[in-house]
Amino acid sequence: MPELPEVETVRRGLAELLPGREFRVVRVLESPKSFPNACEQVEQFLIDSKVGDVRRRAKVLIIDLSTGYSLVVHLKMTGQLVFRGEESFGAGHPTDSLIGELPDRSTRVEFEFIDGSKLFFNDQRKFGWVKLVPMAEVEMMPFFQKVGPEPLEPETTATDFTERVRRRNGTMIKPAILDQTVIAGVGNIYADEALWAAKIHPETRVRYVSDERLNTLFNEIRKVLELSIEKGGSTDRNYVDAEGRKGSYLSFANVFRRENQPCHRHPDELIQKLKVAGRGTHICLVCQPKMEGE
DNA sequence: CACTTGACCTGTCCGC
DNA sequence: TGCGGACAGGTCAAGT
Repeated sequence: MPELPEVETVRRGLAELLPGREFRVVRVLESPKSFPNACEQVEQFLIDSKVGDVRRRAKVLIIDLSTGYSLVVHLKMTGQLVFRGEESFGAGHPTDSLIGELPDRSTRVEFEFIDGSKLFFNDQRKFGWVKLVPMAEVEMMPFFQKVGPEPLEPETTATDFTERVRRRNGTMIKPAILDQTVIAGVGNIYADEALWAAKIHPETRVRYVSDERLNTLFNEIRKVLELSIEKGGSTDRNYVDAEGRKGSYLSFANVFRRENQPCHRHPDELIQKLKVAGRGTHICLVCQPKMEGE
C-alpha cells in the first residue's frame, strides 16, 4: 500500500484540489467497513462544510473541514483517493489518469461537491477506512497516541531514531523499522530499499547493529523517502495519486521487486527474495551479508 | 512485557 | 481451462 511517499503525494495533490470546495452529497457504498461511523447525521454533517487544510501524519491523511471536524483517511494496502473535476464527466476524459470511469467496483465512498467535482475513496481489499472526527480529537486517536516521529521532519534526529529502535533490541531490524511506533511512515518497499542502502541484512537482530550503522540507516530512510516523493511514489499494483496517475519510484528501486536481477553494486550478484517476519523481502547477499553473533 | 503470528478482504498469478 | 494455494505495499488482536 501507500507508504509515506505515496500518502504524501496524495496529500500534495489534494491540497491543490480540495480546499474551499463545499460538500453537496456523500454516498457511502460500503458501510460500516469503509466508513465505520457513517450514518445519516454524519452525512448530513458533512454537507454544508467546506474543505480546509489537507494534512498527513505517518501514513494517515487528515482533511480538515470548516465545521471543526476532520475526515481522517487510512488507505492501508489498496486505498485510493481520486479527485475528478466537473470537466472529467461527460465528454472529456481525465488526461493521464490510470483509473477509468468512476465510481467503479472498488469505490467505497463518493463525495460530491457543489461545483460538481467529486472525490472517490476506492479500496479493493476494504482494509482502509474514512472516519469523521472532531479536529481536536484526531491526535487522541489510538494510532496517533503511539505513532513514532516523522522521519522527514528536521527536528527528528538520528539519535531519536536510534533510541527508539533500541527498544526493539530483541527483534530483527526489518520488523523494527516497519513498527510505526518506532518511526512513522516506513513500509515494506522502503524498508528493503533503506536496508540495502545501509548494507544491513534484514534479519540482523537490532542488538547486533551498531549505533553508527543505525545512524546510516536513518539517513538512508530519509533519502529513499525523499527520492520517492520526488518520483511521485511507487506503483506496484493499485497505488495512484489524487489525479489517478502512477508513481515512478520503482524504476529507480535497487532491490524491491528486483528478484533475480543484478545488484546495482555487484552486477554478478542477483537480488534474492526471502520472507522475513512474514513479509516479502529483497536483498543482495554480498551487500547485506548475514551477521554473525547469534 | 516483548515478540510473533494470524486475521482482516479481494484479486491475481502460478503450478498441477 | 479449472482449481487450489500463495501472495500482495498495513495494522491490530490474540497467542506464546
